[in-house]
Amino acid sequence: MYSSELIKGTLKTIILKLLKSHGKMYGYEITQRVKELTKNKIQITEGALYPTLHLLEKNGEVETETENIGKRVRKYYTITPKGNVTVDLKVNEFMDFMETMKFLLDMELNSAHVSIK
Amino acid sequence: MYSSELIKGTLKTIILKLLKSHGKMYGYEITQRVKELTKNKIQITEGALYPTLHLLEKNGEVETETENIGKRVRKYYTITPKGNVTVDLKVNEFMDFMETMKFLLDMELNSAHVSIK
DNA sequence: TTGAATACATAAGAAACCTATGTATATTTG
DNA sequence: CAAATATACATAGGTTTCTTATGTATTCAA
Repeated sequence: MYSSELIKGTLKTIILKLLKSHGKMYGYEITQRVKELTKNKIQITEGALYPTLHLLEKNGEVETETENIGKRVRKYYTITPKGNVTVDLKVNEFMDFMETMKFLLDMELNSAHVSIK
Repeated sequence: MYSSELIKGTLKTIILKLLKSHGKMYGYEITQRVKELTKNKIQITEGALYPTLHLLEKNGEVETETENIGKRVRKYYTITPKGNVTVDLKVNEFMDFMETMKFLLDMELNSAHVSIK
């Protein structure tokens, strides 16, 4: 598990990307898939997931359809064309950000330049 | 400039890493160096910087010394041994996180698996 | 039958940042 | 030389984004 501050700001990107590459998914399924894909390193909490999904729906980036599984209602999410535009932008921005951070954090990793005079 | 949510959670890491590889620096200098190194893509605001520096000092991860430049006081920050331990942990964690995110966001980038039947 | 897993949802609070404001000195430019 | 910009610190108030806690309800395994 990563320290929670790291994940901040990536949740929307992760959800939209999953919906883009995997197609129709429901909330609980998203948490399990992320947990599985990241070998338990990222675990999306329900308190973060559902408000985010509702926000994405409100913004027209995902659409929902409900399905009855026995007596239980399951809510499926699908990415919209608008969501597809957003996810590409967000993924590209994050990739760019990673390059920048790698440059910042890789430089002089061993502080070899500190010469002892 | 990246959307502000992305930078969240990386500020301490960036500051400590800079202090480790560059040595003694003062607050304003840190903002300028980061701005320069990232070609304006990351601009640390003063409202984020100073409280973070004060927190790092409180935690014993940096030390300060003041210097008089003309009539103005400049506050220099130096990383401590404890800070050096922290920065290595944080940099490693972020590198690991980037690998995980790259895996999540790279997969099926073009959604080529979505076959039209 | 009871605990764990599945499945949704929201409220309250914490963390980490941004905006705005304040103070003051130093430098550049018209 | 006045005004704008840059340097340099600091803090208060507000926003965003997440975590923790709680609630409801069904399904499945021990």
